[in-house]
Amino acid sequence: MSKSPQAIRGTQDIFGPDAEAFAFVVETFERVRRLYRFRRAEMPVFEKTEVFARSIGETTDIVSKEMYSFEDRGGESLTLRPEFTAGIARAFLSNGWQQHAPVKLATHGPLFRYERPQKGRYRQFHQIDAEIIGAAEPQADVELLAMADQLLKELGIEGVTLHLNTLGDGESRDAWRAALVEHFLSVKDELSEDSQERLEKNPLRILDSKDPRDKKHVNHTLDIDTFLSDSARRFFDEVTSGLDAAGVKWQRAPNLVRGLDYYRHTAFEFIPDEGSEAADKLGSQSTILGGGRYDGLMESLGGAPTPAVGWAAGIERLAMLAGSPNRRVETFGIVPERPEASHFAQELAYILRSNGLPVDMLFNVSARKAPKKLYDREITTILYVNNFDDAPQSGFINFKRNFSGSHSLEKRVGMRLAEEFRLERTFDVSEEEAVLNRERADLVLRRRVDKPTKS
RNA sequence: GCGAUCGUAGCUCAGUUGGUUAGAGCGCCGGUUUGUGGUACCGGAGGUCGGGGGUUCGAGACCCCUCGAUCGCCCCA
Repeated sequence: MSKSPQAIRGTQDIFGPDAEAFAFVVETFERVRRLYRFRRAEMPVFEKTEVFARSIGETTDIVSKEMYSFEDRGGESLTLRPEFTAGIARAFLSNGWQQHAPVKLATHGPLFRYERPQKGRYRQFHQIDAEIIGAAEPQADVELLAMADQLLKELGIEGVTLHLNTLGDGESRDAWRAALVEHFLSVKDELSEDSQERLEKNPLRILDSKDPRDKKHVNHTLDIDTFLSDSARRFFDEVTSGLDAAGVKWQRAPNLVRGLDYYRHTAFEFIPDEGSEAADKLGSQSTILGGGRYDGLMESLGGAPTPAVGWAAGIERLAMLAGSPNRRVETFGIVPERPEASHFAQELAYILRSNGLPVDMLFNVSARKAPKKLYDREITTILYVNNFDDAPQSGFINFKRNFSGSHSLEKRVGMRLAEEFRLERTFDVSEEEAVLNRERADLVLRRRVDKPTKS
């Protein structure tokens, strides 16, 4: 144990139910993304460091301390992607995706952040991501949020609410920030140490501080509403009324902010309701899906001004909350009872599988132990397969179904098997043989000739 | 980066105020039995107690360091 290598800190190996839940999230995302006609995009897992440095801004701790950056052999500084947005923006610019604008893009995959691991937070983690690039209209925000909302519903995630705010346009935002700084400076000594520092670095963040000393000084006179320009207000009204029309429930969250400068207008997070089961499962890492409008980003990457809005969500966190897929599919486990029956077993498996039925084939497992193995693998029906030395073309099958709990053995003939699962290719039962061998096996099947032709 | 709790078999854990050859359940392997099967019974393998150092006649238990996990804070693109 001590000698064998360990997985590196903050990474995880996913298997079993967790892996199924993970796959369920991705599959559901893929399905919903098609419903909303978002197009798939794939970007490299690493980029030049400047892609992230320029988009996020050199100043923050993020760039200096929380990215996996390294030099390649050519001496170029590269970084494992810590987020999707910057890479997508870079791809948009370098591939001339303007020609498709406005373009709706969706992607998912691993991301890397050098952070202290905690619940639902890893150094290699995975997100799903959706962006609409080249659309300045509030309807784009609505479209994007409607998709997110439907996704969460289809994942069976309950007790989660869309928290919504606006950061205004550039002008509104600057005025708001100035007013906040002025207000908090006047009570600086009463703020928490962290917030006194935030006053310099990131004053907006004081609004969502958890420290009671800070909360005392946050009130509604500081909401951005009083600083919004007419056009920014109109934009936000369009978003909220659009959400209402689209059936997306939301609530206003005046203290919801974004630290980075490129964010404009809409900012949002889906957060578990207080006291809900979901909140319990997530602990302090509570946001399950978040995003906003980032009209300023393309310019910081040296592109033409391009409006865009997007969101991302952690797959691990979604998987923790998602309901079980609950798809009970008839699943077969085939057990050849002796080596001579293996070809018959292979063919049986082939026929079932080509009819779309899931089949697990067990070899190297004693027939006696098989049920236990199969139970672990969530098999619903076991097919014990055997054949006779004097009639290698024939085989017989014992059919045991829903074996959990009961000890009963259901016996059916091959035609029933075929009917029940509507197989295109069937097993034909020879009456004589069936009778002849009834003592030994309950059904005897002779393989029919209409085997699929192999090309 | 800061704080707290934890780390004993593949898994879940027990291990009394430091005291002989470190235990259980499940799992795994083998055997017997139930004629068709998940059962039961018998047997077996598997641990330098996360790693390193120290205190002690003696350490899985105590101290220090380190690695990792978990939960908060910071950060959150």
